[in-house]
Amino acid sequence: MTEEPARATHVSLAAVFQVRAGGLQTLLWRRAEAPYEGDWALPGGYLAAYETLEASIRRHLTHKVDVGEVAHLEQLTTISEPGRHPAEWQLATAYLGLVASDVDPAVPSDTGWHPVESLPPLAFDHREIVLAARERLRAKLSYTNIGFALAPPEFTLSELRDLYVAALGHEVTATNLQRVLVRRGVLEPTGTRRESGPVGGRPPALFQFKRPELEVTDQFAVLRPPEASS
Amino acid sequence: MTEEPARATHVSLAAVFQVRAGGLQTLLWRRAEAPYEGDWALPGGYLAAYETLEASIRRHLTHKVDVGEVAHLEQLTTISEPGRHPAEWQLATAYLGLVASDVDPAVPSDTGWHPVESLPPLAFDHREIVLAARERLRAKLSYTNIGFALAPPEFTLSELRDLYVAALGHEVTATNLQRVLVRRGVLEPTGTRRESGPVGGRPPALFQFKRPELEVTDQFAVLRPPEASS
DNA sequence: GCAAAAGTGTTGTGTCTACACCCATGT
DNA sequence: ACATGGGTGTAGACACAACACTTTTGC
Repeated sequence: MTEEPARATHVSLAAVFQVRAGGLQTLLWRRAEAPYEGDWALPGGYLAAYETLEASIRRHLTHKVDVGEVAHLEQLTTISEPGRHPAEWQLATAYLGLVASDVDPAVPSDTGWHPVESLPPLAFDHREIVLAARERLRAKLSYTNIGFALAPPEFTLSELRDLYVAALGHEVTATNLQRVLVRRGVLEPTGTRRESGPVGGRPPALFQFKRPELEVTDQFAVLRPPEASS
Repeated sequence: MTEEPARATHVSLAAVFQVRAGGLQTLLWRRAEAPYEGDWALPGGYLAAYETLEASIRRHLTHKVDVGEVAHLEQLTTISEPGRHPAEWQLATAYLGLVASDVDPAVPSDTGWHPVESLPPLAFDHREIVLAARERLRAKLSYTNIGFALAPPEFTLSELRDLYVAALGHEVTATNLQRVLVRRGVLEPTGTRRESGPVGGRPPALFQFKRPELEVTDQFAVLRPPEASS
């Protein structure tokens, strides 16, 4: 086996989500060149020599948003269908990125946020990637503390509920959300309250996530190991 | 941007698991060349031009086991640390493969099964891959029907329990395993029974998995959508 | 009859949803 | 007072683990 192995080009891509205007939105930029000229596409680009995939996607995201704003980044999958790029043999590794709802990063003029519910036509297989990323987010909201990456440092339970509603796409009650997340030790009250709004109402307590790193909080759905009886 | 993008080599690798001799084992082959000459390594190899990653790993596995024996194959992750191969810039996409316990595929002389509990020193980052693959399997045993890929077409509940015990690494009772899997509609009785063994005992009923494709069976651990009340 | 293996009945526990009710504020 | 939004109390549903008990076989 002394022959040279084949070498594809490799790009990193990210579906970066933020809850804006009550809905889950993703960052897209408008392609200026063929193929798919004029279509919207996910941020990303070629992997540089001896660069890590995660470093690559962070570098490319820098051109679209301040990377410091990305509160969570995780690899989704690598796609290799040879027909996915019409002109070259290219692999793509897709990431899921999350931006907290309290920041509004400056983005270039060719770049903007789009609701995942009503995506424009996307270049390549980017639509599938966005939808797969949303599924990953929805699943992880159920069994991890990943909500920390969507939320500001402090928030009321109503605000957190609105983030969950936007991401999950169905109703969530603040009452039960609180109980689940506090019971699991994911959320804790800061001890302070916010002032009432102009129309009155009881001043809400402020909460924060205990740990701003991804943690699995509901590990064994079933088939748990037996109780340590002695 | 008319300059040529960098091109790494790319390999596909698989941690192929089978329950053998009461334990979870993985398929390894002994490297004949540097680097890591003489160490054990995961099956896999270079991606060919215009080849899909999944096609690539299936092709490479053909040299080690009959691919028809691999009941389930799923992508785990793509690793890109530039130092992972001492001599070249190489990316690797790792897969998890499962082989049912009733087959004993012929393997070449440089290849063999090794208990995951006591792995020999492995080449590259292959040890981490094997352990990550086992974690994926353990998690999916809890919330999907992935057991179908470890089990023969028909089996008794004791036999299935032994497979779960080997994969999960902790005790499982046949009683509760049956109730969980039947309640979820994953398992069904075939209606036939096996004969008693030489030492007696009630003849066990035979069961089968309803669907031999991966299915999520415990989708919403929590934060379920509200009941459709009308 | 007795040991062995399989299978069922039953109880208790923990986690969740749903919903009624109470609390604190502005006007 | 009363509207508004926040928060608590509580009951019921459900899925699960644990374990006692029964069934069916070989010897």
